[in-house]
Amino acid sequence: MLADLVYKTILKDLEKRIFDNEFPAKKLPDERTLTSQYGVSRSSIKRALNVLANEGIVFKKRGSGTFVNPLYLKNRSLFNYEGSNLGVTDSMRANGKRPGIKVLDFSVIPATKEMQTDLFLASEDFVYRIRRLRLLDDQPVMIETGYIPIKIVPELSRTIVSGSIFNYLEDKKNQTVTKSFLSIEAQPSTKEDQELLNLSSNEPVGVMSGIFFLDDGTPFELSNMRLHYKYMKYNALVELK
Amino acid sequence: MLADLVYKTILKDLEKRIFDNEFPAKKLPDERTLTSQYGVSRSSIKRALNVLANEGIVFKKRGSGTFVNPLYLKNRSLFNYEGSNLGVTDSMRANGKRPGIKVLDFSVIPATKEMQTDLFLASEDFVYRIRRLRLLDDQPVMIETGYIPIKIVPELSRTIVSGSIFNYLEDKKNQTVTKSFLSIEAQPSTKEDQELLNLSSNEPVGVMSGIFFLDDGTPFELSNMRLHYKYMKYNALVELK
DNA sequence: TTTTAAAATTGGACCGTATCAATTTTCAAA
DNA sequence: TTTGAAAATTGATACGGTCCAATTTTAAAA
Repeated sequence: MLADLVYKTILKDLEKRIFDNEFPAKKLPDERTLTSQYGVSRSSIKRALNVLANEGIVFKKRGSGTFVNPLYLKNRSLFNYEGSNLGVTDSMRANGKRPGIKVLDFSVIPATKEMQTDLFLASEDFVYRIRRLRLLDDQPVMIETGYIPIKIVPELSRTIVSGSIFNYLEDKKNQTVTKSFLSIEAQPSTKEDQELLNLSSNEPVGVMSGIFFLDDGTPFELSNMRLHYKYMKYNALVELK
Repeated sequence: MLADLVYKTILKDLEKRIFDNEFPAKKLPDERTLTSQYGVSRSSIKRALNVLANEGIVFKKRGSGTFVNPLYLKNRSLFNYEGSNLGVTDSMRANGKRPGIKVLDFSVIPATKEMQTDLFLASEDFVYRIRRLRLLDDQPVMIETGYIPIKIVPELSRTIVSGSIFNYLEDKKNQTVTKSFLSIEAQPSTKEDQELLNLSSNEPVGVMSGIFFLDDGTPFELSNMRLHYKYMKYNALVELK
């Protein structure tokens, strides 16, 4: 796919070598040696090593070298966190359960001031308002309200919206949603939450709201997801700089 | 502190300019212009912009420019681990409120099976059990239960634990906690949550649990944090690979 | 006016170099 | 043998350059 980038090639090769236990002393060759071994610039080596370090696979010590994180080999599952694709059809299917979608609302409205700034729209632009209930094995798990600019997908229909919009984009329009900026919090459930998600009054919802971006950086969807609390689990590897 | 680095200086300046709304059109100057304006190399500009992009503060579109993420301004959170925060104590202080700690329990127990795998311990190892109530301006906001291997900090005391453990490590032992693996979810509040955090029965807690690592990759603490729901807002830039 | 193709703009990848800072190694002096 | 300063090692920061790719702008053609 995109593996023709120099630093990615080296990244993958180093990763493989680490798992093949090619560095039993837990110490990688120094950067200058790697530079000449791979025949690339030191910047590319550093870039690859930085990715590995950020993923917790190696750690670096100035003056002494780059080392394999012993924990990574022994307890690899710990580091195999899912960057959390909650809210995407695919990640639900990955869970082994059968996903379902019930469209609660599909309409077109003028973009509010807030949407104009968040989605980079002009004042005369319109957006779809898409409200869906998501199910897993017929169990309701999430109320999703999304706003998508008409001009990005003018042909959107209720039928398309009954499935995965992201998959539609990828299959039919060759555009990919690769990034999102999400804000995650907990809230008491509202009456509507309780009815739609089968919650009792003391049970909360997890709220994930934010923007989904296309791979070219265009803000694509403004989304608000209210999840049954048992179905929200967000994993993250966090840097505490 | 470390702000004498070129890219960090620019990073902070750009951050300030963004929050001062110096780019009302949400578009930053292009990289080459920034390069000549700041009188530094384009690499340094790129590095600063990349940090901003990774934090979700800006996003970039090749061919068109670099833009401010409008949502970031609205969603700056209390427990924001991104950016330049150290531990929980520091990230609270960063918000302008006065942090407080009340120690609920400080004891030593044998490591459970789970702790043994997560903290990389042997079956005969012991851990501190540290239970603390965290306050902001005297308001209780979080119940924190942490488990730390004795052998890492044999001299830990109730006094030390009344302050920031991470700061103690950094000041006195020259060790830094740089990473954590966190799992974030929502739960109904328990009786104890309600009493300690002043919650009513329908109000939930946000739960953040996981492992904190030292900079050399050693797992340092197994932690469980139950937050008053109003104080938990977690921002994340998510890559949907 | 609309369409289309060329040009300019703008971020991305990569290279090679110089200098600095933390750590380890070496080796002479005590 | 032990100590301690100098040297070597090794990652970090920064510079400035080349070429490329996606997008927008410009301007000519229809």
